[in-house]
Amino acid sequence: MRVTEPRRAICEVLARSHDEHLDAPTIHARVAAEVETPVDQSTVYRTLDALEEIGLLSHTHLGHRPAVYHLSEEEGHQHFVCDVCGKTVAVPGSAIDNWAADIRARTGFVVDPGHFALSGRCATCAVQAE
Amino acid sequence: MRVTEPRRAICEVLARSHDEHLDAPTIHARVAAEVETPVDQSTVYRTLDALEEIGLLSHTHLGHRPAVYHLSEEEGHQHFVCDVCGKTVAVPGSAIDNWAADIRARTGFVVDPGHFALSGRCATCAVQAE
DNA sequence: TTCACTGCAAACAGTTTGCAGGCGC
DNA sequence: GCGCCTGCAAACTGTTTGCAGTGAA
Repeated sequence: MRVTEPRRAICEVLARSHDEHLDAPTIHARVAAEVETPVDQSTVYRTLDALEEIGLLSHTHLGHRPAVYHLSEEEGHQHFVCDVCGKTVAVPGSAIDNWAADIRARTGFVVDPGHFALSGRCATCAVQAE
Repeated sequence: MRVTEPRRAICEVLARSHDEHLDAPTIHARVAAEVETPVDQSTVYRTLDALEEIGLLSHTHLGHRPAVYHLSEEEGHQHFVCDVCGKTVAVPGSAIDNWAADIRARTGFVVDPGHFALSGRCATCAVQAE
């Protein structure tokens, strides 16, 4: 894998934003804000794909919003997105292990926690709805 | 709510496809195939929205695919989409009630089962991967 | 030198929207 | 006749792709 200027810039943004959840357009914007020579959006997508392929990154789909990327060093976790206010909550993967095992026993389906978020209402919005 | 020709046609398609999971483009295509006066896609979306607002329909997001609509008379269920072959599996909402209650107790988040699918691997593809 | 990587621009899919006209009520 | 509903067309967002040129190895 070649080390190029655009890739270095993208990795720098990712490294600096640690456990923030950044989507591709945001990464593109941040790179543009920090680097003198702008990076094309298609390069951002291709680079993210490449980094994901070598296992450095993984992405999650948060409801209707664009996919977000995070360093894969972090522990797997399941996301919940509030339909009302858009807030996202995460629970560690271990919190759904039992349930995932149950689903597997029942249907054979192996759940990949974290790749897709579930929706619902956060604590605050759930209370307001009642 | 006014009864118009496009709405009648769309409802007819929905009624005939019972528990099939149809997305908006498919509904549009089916209506076009059955009615002499074609219905615009924007009308399809607006009608689906309207039907959803009065509680007749609900929609589910199956991974990367377009949202699918189904009559809301059916019992709530959680969908799983296989990343590999695209197959979808459903479990009744009751199968995740315990888990949803646990999540609520832990985070306050009220999961809306069914609105978003979870991804992973179906029984067949999971076996082949091992 | 070579070819992975890049920018550019255009295409893509699904969905939404503004607008002017038409028809159910 | 009022105004909800419609078709048309264009815009929109996030993402992908074809192509020819460039720079890392």
